[in-house]
Amino acid sequence: MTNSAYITTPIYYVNDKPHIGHAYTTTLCDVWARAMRFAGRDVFFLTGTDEHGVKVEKSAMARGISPQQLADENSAEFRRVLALFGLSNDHFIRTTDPDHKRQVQAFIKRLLEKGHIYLGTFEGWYDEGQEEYHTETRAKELDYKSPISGRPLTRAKEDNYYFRLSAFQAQLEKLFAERPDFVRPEGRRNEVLGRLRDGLQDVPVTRTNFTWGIPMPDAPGHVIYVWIDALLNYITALGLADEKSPRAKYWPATYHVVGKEILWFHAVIWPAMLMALDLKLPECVYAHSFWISEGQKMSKTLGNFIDLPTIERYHATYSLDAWRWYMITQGPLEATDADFSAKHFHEMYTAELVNTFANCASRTSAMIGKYFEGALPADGGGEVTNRNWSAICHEHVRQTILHYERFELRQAAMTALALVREVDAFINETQPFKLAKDPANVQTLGTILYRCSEALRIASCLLWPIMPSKVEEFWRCYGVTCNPTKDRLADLATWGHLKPGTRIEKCALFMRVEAPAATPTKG
RNA sequence: GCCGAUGUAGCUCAGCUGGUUUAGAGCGCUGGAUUCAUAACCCGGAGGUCGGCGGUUCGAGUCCGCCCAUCGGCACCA
Repeated sequence: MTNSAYITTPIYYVNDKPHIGHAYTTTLCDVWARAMRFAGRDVFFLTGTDEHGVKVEKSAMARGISPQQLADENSAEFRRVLALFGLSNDHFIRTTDPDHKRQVQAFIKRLLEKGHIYLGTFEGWYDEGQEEYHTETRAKELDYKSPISGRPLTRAKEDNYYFRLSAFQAQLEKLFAERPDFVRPEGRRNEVLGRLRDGLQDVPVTRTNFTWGIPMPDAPGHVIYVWIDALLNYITALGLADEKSPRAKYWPATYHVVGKEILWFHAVIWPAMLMALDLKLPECVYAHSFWISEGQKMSKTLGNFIDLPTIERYHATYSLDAWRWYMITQGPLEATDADFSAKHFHEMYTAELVNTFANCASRTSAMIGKYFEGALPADGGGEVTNRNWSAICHEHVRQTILHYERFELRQAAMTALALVREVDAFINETQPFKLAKDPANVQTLGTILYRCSEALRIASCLLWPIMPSKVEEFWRCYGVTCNPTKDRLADLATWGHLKPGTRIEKCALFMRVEAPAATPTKG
């Protein structure tokens, strides 16, 4: 494994309003990026906006502004919103960046020269009002009439450039056979394999029915199709079209994290393009599923997306880190959708964050305050209930880091939290609050509380990628000096870093919140 | 329609290649114990014909078939 690592979100379409989907994908990547930096890897975390295409052109026209103006506004809105989620992306790419456009043209030229792109003719059923084509089956369904205007579809023809996707059938099959982890989770991989078996058709790479896009080199009237433009962002951001780029070392991507709806582009078209360009393939395309809301599918037509104001209410009530915790531990990372429910959110918040992490930090710090006047006691050595803390921590650290690496973020969270539960169990077994009644026990009492604090400190390091601000608050209470951008998790997570005598303050991380009303989301 | 799943306690799910038991975990609910802690931690309890039917087998949530139900992919959407 190389030391550099590269993780990407899809670039977000500026014609959309930011919602839970954008927040979720980006948060997943953020947690992984933070964990890997903390683990000592040189991480490049990329997100951005996709700004071309007919939809943007139309929306802009409807508002009487230029497409560029619309893109500028909405891209800025995405940047503003993403900042609300405490994200640590290293770069924000825009497909309207001159540097991106220049490189896209260079890559397309390369593909043309190598014969992977050719000029062909497209003929199909055209809806003149909507300026779009329908497939043969769709046209038949529509009875060859426009679904909007009701006017008959016309038979139309246009010259388009095509990418010879069909030529990569065998290579793609080989890729999927040799690298079972190329597409994850497994259920998604099977879907792609199924479609792959049906055979591949060449895909258009240019359009002539709109102008808001990157011009096809030497082909007036042709604009590069938004999908091709968008996919290339992953390598233009690294400057891969240029001879020497300082970021080139990050390629290939460790993870392209995408929503399941755009898996095909990333799992098939994108690798084929990279093969055609003689570039290395990403290690993994990870396709998560969707959030549904209170048992109901979210859709544009229903307009019931968990939108920004809703998300902001959760931040205000429970804190940003609690939101991140819910995203990571309850989100649709596997092949099935996950339900976002106010009740469930509240229950998990209370059970895991208030009653477990915060409570354990609170009771430990309280006892140190009460019995040792807030100064961390020393470990007096010796066995207490036969519990080998150093080994227990080592094992939890090892497993948590492994889970983070593999993008098993929920398991990483659960393993880290399990260490906190170990501390609770230890307190219940040893009952320091009873030992405290007899001054003769002071050394054992100190030993117990030192070990609780130290194990909590290690657990907190493991939790940091998910809940950075709350963990930093914990560190302030427990006198921990830690810099996750410089320090190595594996070093910090070894036993015995806390110094006896350190001031420990009473720690209250997650406040108890009143249960939400029965129907909470609309507001 | 075509392909693919899934169906186990109120909820979310573990149960790998069939034979450790009276089928488990977390959350929720409920009884108790306790007080270091944010009425938290701890112990106990209730509750499931493991979707239905049939088959293979000495023996099946665990394999096979059929049926029912739910969901996903095949068109834009994180």
